[in-house]
Amino acid sequence: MSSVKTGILHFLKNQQVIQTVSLPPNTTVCSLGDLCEHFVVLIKGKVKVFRISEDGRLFTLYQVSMGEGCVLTASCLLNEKVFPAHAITEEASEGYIVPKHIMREWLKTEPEWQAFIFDLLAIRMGDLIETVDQLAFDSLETRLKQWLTTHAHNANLTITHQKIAEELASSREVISRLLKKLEDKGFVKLQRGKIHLIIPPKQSSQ
Amino acid sequence: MSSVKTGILHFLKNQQVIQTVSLPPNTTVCSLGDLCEHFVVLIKGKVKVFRISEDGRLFTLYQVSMGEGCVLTASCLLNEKVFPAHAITEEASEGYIVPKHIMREWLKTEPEWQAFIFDLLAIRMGDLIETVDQLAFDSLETRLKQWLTTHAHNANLTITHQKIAEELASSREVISRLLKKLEDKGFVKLQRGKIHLIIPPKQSSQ
DNA sequence: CTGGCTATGTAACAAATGTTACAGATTAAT
DNA sequence: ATTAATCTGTAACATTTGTTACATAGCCAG
Repeated sequence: MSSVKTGILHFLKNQQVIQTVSLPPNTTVCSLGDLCEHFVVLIKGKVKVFRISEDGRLFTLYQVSMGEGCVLTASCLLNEKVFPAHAITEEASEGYIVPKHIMREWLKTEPEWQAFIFDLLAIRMGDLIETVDQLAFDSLETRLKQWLTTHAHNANLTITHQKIAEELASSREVISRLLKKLEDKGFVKLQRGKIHLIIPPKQSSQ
Repeated sequence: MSSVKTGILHFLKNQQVIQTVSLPPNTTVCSLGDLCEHFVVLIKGKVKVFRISEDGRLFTLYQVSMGEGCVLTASCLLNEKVFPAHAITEEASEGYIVPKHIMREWLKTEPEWQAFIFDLLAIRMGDLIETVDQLAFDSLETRLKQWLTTHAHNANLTITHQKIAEELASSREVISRLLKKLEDKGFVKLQRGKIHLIIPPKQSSQ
C-alpha cells in the first residue's frame, strides 16, 4: 500500500470528529442516482463499483480497497451530482465516514487530505483509461487473461465462469470456451470453482 | 457554456501572471509519457485527446473545448505522473497557460479555481464512464448512431467514413456498411464527405 | 474534358462473440 | 446413498465485426 494510503488512515484515526461504519458482504453502498452525503475511506474490506446495462448485464468499473475511497463519491460530493453507478461490498468492510462539509473543508486546510484525494482521482482516472483502452482495442481472450492475472492471489482464483462473465459483460459459455482454449494452450489449469494460473518461466528477452 | 467555464475565463483574464499560447490545427500538444509543466485553459479552438493501440488504431477519449482544460494534464500536474495519452489541436486554438506551481497554489487560495478543476474532473470522469458503458454494452451500430448525434452541427456532419472509423477504432468498410444500413432505415442521408441526420418527428409518448 | 486522386459501395469470406440447448460432473443436502 | 442444486463442457447455429479485393462515383487540377 502506498504511503499516501497508510498516511491517510493514520490521519483519520486522530480526528475525533470522524466516526466509522461496518458493513457485511454484499451490501449495497450506493445506487444509480443516489445523493452522496459523506465520503468513506476503507479501513478494511473491498467495495466493487459497477454499471448495469439496460438488459441487466454488469460491468465492473473499479474496486475500492483498504486506504482508498470511492472516486465517484468524491466527485458527487464536490460537484453536487448524483451517483452514476452502483457499489456493493464484496467482503465485510469497515470505513471512516467523512461528512461532505468536512471533506470540502479539509481540501483547503489539510495538504495531506488534498494529496490523498488528488492521488485517488489520478489513479482511478488512469484505471478508467486503461479500461477504455482494453475495451476498444483488445479481444475478449486478451481481456480475460488480464482479468485473471490482476485478480489472482498467488496464481489462484476461486471463482465460477459465470462470475467472470459478469465482470467482463460477456456470457458464461463464451468464457468457458475461452478458458478451455487457455487451458489447451497451457496458460491455466481448471477445476470446478477454481482456476490456477500457470506462469511460464521467464524467457531471456531477445 | 456553463457559468463555471465563462467565469474561469474572466478570472484568468484578470491575472497579470498568466500568458497565452496560440496553436495551429493538427499540432501535437502532448504525447504519451510527457511530463506536464503547465495547465492550459482553452479560450478558443478544440483539442482531441486519444489513445493509440499497438497496431496503430486510434480511440478518442474526449475533446477539450473553450473554457475547459485537459483533465489528464491536471491529473499529471497534481500527482507528478506522465501523460497517459496523446493530444492534438483539431482547430486553431488559443489558451491561457497556468504553470504548475500557480495551479497548485490556486487550488488552496482560489475557490473559483477549485470549483473549476473539480467540475472538470467530474465531467470527464462522467464522460469516461459513459464511454466505458458504451464500449461494454452497446453494438457498433448503436455507438455510431450516438457518435453521429453528438458530433452533428444542426443535423449535419462534414466528415469521411474513414475518419469516423478512426474515432470508433473500427474500419472504413464496416462504417460504410453500417451507414448504408442507417440510410436504408431512414436515419441518415449520405453524400460524399457529408452526412445529414434525419430527426424523426417527436412521437407523443403513450 | 481528362486523368488522377479521394471517397464510397459492395461482395465474399474469415474471425470473434453471442445464443440455444443439452449432457455430464461435482458438490451439498437430506 | 439418493436427490437436488450448481457448475462445466460442448455442439450447432446466428450475429456482429473485421478483411480482402475490387468497382464505381464525385471532385479537382491541368
